[in-house]
Amino acid sequence: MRRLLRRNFFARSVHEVAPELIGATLLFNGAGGPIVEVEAYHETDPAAHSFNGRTARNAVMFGPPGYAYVYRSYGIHWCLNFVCEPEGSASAVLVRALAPEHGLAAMRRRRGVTDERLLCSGPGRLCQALGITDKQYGLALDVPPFEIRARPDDVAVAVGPRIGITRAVDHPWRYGLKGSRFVSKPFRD
DNA sequence: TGCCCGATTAACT
DNA sequence: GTTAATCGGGCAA
Repeated sequence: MRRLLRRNFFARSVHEVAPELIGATLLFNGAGGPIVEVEAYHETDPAAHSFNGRTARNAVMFGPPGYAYVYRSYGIHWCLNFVCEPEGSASAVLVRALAPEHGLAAMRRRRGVTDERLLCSGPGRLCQALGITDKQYGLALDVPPFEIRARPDDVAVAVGPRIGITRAVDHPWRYGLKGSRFVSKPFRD
């Protein structure tokens, strides 16, 4: 069993933490698997929700690292972020996709599909599969029902521009597991 | 208060 | 390839 990621793991730059999350195993109530795609959002980044200052929605981003920032996307979906950086920085990593390995039956039931490639390949799909909603807003990431374990030593990470944003579109702050068929969109490699 | 728009997805053509 | 669904945040008035 790999080492449990504690809060201090997240107390570094998002640009350090994000690539190290590729291959790390995310479980929520026992459901999940290795993370295969994330994006970094820094407070100085116009695409970040924290860019225009603290509000009720993004407040947890302004708190200490190692907590969950969950937000509603397009009025329909939930998206999960890990708050990073020393407290005060208001930066986070968006978890975009994972390889479904644990709790397949529960994830299929919540998603209403059977195809493994459609279970967790996208931030909205991932939250629906794991059962994550705004009820998890602000929860600590190193205690149940969350469980995040360090990646193996030999992970090949792909890098590219982020998806679905309209500002700061050229920053190469999307990270993926090279060759994974569970990413929400292929990397150029 | 009203209006616009988004870190998305699924169901179309 | 395009587009509807759906609603809270943010800002103008």
